[in-house]
Amino acid sequence: MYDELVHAIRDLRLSPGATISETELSIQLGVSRTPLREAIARLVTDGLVTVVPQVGTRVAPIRLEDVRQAQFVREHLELAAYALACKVTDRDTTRLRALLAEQVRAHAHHDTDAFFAADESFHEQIFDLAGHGGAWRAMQPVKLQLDRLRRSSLPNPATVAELIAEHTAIADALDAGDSRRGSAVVRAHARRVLKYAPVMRAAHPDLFED
Amino acid sequence: MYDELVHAIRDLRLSPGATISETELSIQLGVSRTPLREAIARLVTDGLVTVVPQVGTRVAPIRLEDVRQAQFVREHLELAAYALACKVTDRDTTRLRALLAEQVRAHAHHDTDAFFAADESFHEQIFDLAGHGGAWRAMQPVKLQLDRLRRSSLPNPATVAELIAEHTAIADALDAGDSRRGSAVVRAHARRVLKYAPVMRAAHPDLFED
DNA sequence: CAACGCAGACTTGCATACAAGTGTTCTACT
DNA sequence: AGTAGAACACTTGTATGCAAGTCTGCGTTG
Repeated sequence: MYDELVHAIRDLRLSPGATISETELSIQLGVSRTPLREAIARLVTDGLVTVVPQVGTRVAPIRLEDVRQAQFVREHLELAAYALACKVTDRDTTRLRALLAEQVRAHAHHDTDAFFAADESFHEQIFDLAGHGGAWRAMQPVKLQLDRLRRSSLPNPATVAELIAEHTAIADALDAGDSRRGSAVVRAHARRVLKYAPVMRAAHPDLFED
Repeated sequence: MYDELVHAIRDLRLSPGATISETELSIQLGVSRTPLREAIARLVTDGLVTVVPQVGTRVAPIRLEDVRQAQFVREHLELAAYALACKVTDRDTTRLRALLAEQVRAHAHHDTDAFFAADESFHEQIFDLAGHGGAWRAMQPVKLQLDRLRRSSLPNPATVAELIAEHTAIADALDAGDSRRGSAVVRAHARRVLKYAPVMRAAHPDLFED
């Protein structure tokens, strides 16, 4: 139920500013307000939803400052995990390669949902290879601030092609044990969102605030 | 209310394994179960509490694997923030120095609570100087996995003295703009918990699991 | 015609009652 | 005496009813 709402917000099916009526939504989902409120409370701590007492509940706008902070966390954890994965001697990158293939397939079929899922798993796999999958999972609430932007950039096929190219370079450098070259790609990869955010804001200023 | 419980768990006033009765606790706090459950739900997502339906709610044990993952996050974010703070040209470290003085004062008065608070603020201030206080705040839920260990090490005066010495070295290197030397101290500082965890486990095996 | 005021419908926050399930303890029977 | 079974007490999960407050829209009045 929480996941349901997170996906809806991440995919912008619930746009920033959209009102969420507890009573109405509880009827739609066929549950009572009590369990629904727990899910909403979690969304509030994630910063994806703002609730003003006695007024209403709304999907939180995208705040560039939050994006900046989340990007900082993501970039440095990803760099650290990647560096560690490069040091591991007995790497098994078959799953990483499989996820890359899945991305290519999804791209060919214009299946953005499948691509996004494979993209996520790809990065998680790097953390797993480093022995820090737990760090990836712990990072999720923070990363949500980035995911609305990342997800909304996927309808552009050229962007997806670039993402795949970068993923490929990352996997290749990892297989080669070339931590230096790979890290540069990982860094640039993680910083894409910083370049994309202003573009997105120019196109849809109503989704942003501050 | 959530903060109340977090502090109680962090300070081990609520030890791992201790049962938390929703009804009983709601009476003690003078509120209903409904708002209390929201706080507990948040503790569950933080991994500080485990709840088995129709059985009971307990304070989660300390799991070394979670400690390892949290330490990874903490170390690399702290290193990144410190490196950035060193690059900033117009550093104002007066607050950092004030927090160091407060730590010395608290140590002299054997006020562990005050020391812990000043310790926390010290590290937060480094993130603030780097312009990433938001990253520090976002890290808090993860860092909770470390705080029970960190807090329990403070009753040892020798440990506190070492912490102050390391903090001083960190502040000195920052003032000198010596990112290289400071980073080494920050790394060692962040890794203390990894050395302390086995010691703590040997002394109080009942607080741990796995 | 404009502006002020009041009423009503809506929101979330909280307390309470009920439902479902588990663990334990006591009793009865072998 | 030991074991099996049933009942009871206690747990969390959910639904519902009430309380408090805010915003909107209509009516009235200056």
